[in-house]
Amino acid sequence: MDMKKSTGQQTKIKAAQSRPGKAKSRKYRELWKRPGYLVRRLHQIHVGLFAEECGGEDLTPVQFGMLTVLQNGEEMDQLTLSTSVGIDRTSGADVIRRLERRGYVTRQPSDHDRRAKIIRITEQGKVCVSRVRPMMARAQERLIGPLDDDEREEFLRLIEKLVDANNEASRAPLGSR
Amino acid sequence: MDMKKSTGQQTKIKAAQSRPGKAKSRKYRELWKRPGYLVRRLHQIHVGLFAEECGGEDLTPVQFGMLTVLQNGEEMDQLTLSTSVGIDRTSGADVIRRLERRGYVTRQPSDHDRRAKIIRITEQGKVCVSRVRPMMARAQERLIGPLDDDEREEFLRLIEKLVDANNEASRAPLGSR
DNA sequence: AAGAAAAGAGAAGCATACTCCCTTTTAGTC
DNA sequence: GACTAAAAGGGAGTATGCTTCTCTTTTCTT
Repeated sequence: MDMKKSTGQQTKIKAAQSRPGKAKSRKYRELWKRPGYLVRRLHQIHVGLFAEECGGEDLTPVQFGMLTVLQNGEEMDQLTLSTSVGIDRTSGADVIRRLERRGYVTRQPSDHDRRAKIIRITEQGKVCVSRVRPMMARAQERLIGPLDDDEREEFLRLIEKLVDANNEASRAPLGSR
Repeated sequence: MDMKKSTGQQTKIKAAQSRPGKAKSRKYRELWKRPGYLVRRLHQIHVGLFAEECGGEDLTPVQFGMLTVLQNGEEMDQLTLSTSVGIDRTSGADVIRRLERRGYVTRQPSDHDRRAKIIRITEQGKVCVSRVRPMMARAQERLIGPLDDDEREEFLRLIEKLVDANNEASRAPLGSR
């Protein structure tokens, strides 16, 4: 993992973005005005902040997300767990494998359905969640820290709207399940 | 690459996000209210939309970003190019290698500085940019499509503010260069 | 009851994006 | 002029996230 120390990197990135404020702005001509670019950068920043706040914990946002889902909602198969944190099953399986390796979850074949692997959080995993939760919260605070209260609320409303609506937009015509 | 067909996946993700609207909302208790989670999902969605719009073009947002930077600003060494699209030099080198493999850029050692590799866009690369630009624009439009004009403007203002400010926040104390 | 469809998982492959460590080269200092 | 610090790049290693193909098991339909 080791995603600490994104600091020096960010510095240089900033320096190179001179944002020339050019004329002739055909809609998305400049990279730094493209919504997609800004979203990618902000995601990058969040991963960096999360790692920074998590110090030596060596836990990523997705890993922590899985653990919190497991702590709220008992046991689950891999697919359910993966989709509930918003990644596909293959990626999810990788993440779960890493969590298992570190003793945070167990992975046992289900009794009723021998295709499924049932994932459960361990004591160690629960301890980890309590330890890391405040760090996660600090990372979130720092991410949206530059906005005042009104702006924060508005930003969250808008981004939630985008995530929800695009989820629909990129849906297969047949509807889900 | 092959990132088309994120469609079926999104479907399932939505289904699993029942958003229980629970009580006891200690600030970032629910995964789907965490700013970081929303940013990650929106980034995911953008990559998906970009791939969808790009059809068989098999070009990613970062690759396209590099090509547009090169088309605007002549030649550059790898580091400058990488930081100007907002990734670190190692990742940048990987991306550049792929672009070179496909004949979109050339990579030659500099005369003045034998450490540096100078990257130039090829004719093929330029053609590719013109071909893909409208697809990119459509992906951007779809990403923020769910918002009306006022919301769009506000969203872009806020996310830009976040990216800029956090760039500072995660900066090494010494300032850049 | 048999066959088709779907669901859960795994493996392989690729792209993005970091880390740390190493080499070469350049530039600056004494 | 020699020494050192910095810059540019490369390689190894890891995590995320996707794709497609394959396998087994379950469930649904006829």
